[in-house]
Amino acid sequence: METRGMLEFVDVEGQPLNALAPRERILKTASDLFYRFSIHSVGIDRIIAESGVAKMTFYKHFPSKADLIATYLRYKTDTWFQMLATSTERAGLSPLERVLAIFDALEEPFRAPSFRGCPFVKGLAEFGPEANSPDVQATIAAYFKGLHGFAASLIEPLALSKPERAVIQILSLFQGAMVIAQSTRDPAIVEANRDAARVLLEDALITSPEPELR
Amino acid sequence: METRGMLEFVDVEGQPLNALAPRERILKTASDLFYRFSIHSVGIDRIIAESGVAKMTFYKHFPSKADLIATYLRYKTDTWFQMLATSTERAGLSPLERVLAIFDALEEPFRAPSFRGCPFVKGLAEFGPEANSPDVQATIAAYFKGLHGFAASLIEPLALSKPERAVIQILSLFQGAMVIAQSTRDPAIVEANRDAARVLLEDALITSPEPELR
DNA sequence: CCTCATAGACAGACCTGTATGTATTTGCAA
DNA sequence: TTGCAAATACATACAGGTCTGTCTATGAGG
Repeated sequence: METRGMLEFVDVEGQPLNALAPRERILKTASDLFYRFSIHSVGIDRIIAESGVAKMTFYKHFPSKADLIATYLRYKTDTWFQMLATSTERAGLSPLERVLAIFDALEEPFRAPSFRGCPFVKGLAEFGPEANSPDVQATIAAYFKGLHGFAASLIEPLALSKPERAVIQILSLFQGAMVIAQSTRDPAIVEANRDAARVLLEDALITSPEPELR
Repeated sequence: METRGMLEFVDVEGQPLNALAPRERILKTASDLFYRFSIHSVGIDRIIAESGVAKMTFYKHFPSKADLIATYLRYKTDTWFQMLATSTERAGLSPLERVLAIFDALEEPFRAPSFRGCPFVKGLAEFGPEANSPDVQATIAAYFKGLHGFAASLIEPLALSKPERAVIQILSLFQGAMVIAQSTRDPAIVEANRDAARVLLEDALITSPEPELR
């Protein structure tokens, strides 16, 4: 039999997994399994089996499971911020619309049957302050810090009198939408929270120095 | 030596744990460990050791770990809803203030150094749709359903034209506050989101049939 | 030949749940 | 109050499984 052992392996979206290099195959498989089942409940052996890779190959690319977890979270961070950038950097958006565009980015993930909530909230649930995985914890913290900075950079042009306050309110609506979508499976939360954000920002603009930026 | 073996066991708040019945000792210990370290990463042996109980005693009170987890989550549900009831049922609150009072309930938990986020969001992170623990999953779902119903009952007297929309917005601010507080450790999110909720509700009241209820 | 990946056994630690036997507490009766 | 039996809890060993990570040996391709 000349067929290679991995020929039948396929990832969730039906993409051929065997075409990818071993490292990408491992990462994609792990990403899917970690996100679906939680990190602690997915063992190395399962990742190896489903990615069609030998154990030694795995440990050559990822020295430890913690290493793979951190890489998985960095991978999620990258794709997530790319989605946010795509939504907010569309041409012709006013500063206010640019803030509201972060909610548009949620529309597609929420409609996907594979949506299971925010990977970083889930990560924090499994690797909180008392965990003993500095790499993983640092990666999670970096995401939240990055998201805060991103929101702040979108809100800064509005020249609100209390920008930090608006930042955490918008971030609450953003992260809250994920929790609600995860527990209700209803994407209606996107539109509701985008409108809520608009009401909040317009209210804040009234009492701010330069309302013409609206 | 006539001292009992469990005399030195003490729980996190410094309360004597040995005064409690074994079942309560197990539940309190498990509750603390599950919440601090996540559920999957805390084994039965550790709960048994830290609660100063024999293994057979444990399995007499809780037939399985899943049973203990579900009990833990029901325990958290009860205390959580009691806190919400205490805040919202204070005398002299208008219907609008009653809704905003759910944010007051967050103040104390957020200031506690032991705060680690929403136990049910964390639970959902470890026991999502693909998990194989019906009791645990049902308990988590019951919390979210109960919270939704609770918020709806608070908002219903406001007679908004789109009450359901307000409910999920307020719940987003509520759950979002937990995520933000967990990642930033800054209780300022409580006041910010209570004010956000006020702005949203007042805006919704303007376009509703009976604004005098404000 | 040489590099890379595969295949699979293995060690040591940890997991849940069971079994066995001993000690302590409790309830009740005298 | 004292005595005793039943219920409860303790301590510990163990089985069977899973976990991470290492090791050895084999095969395919440039």
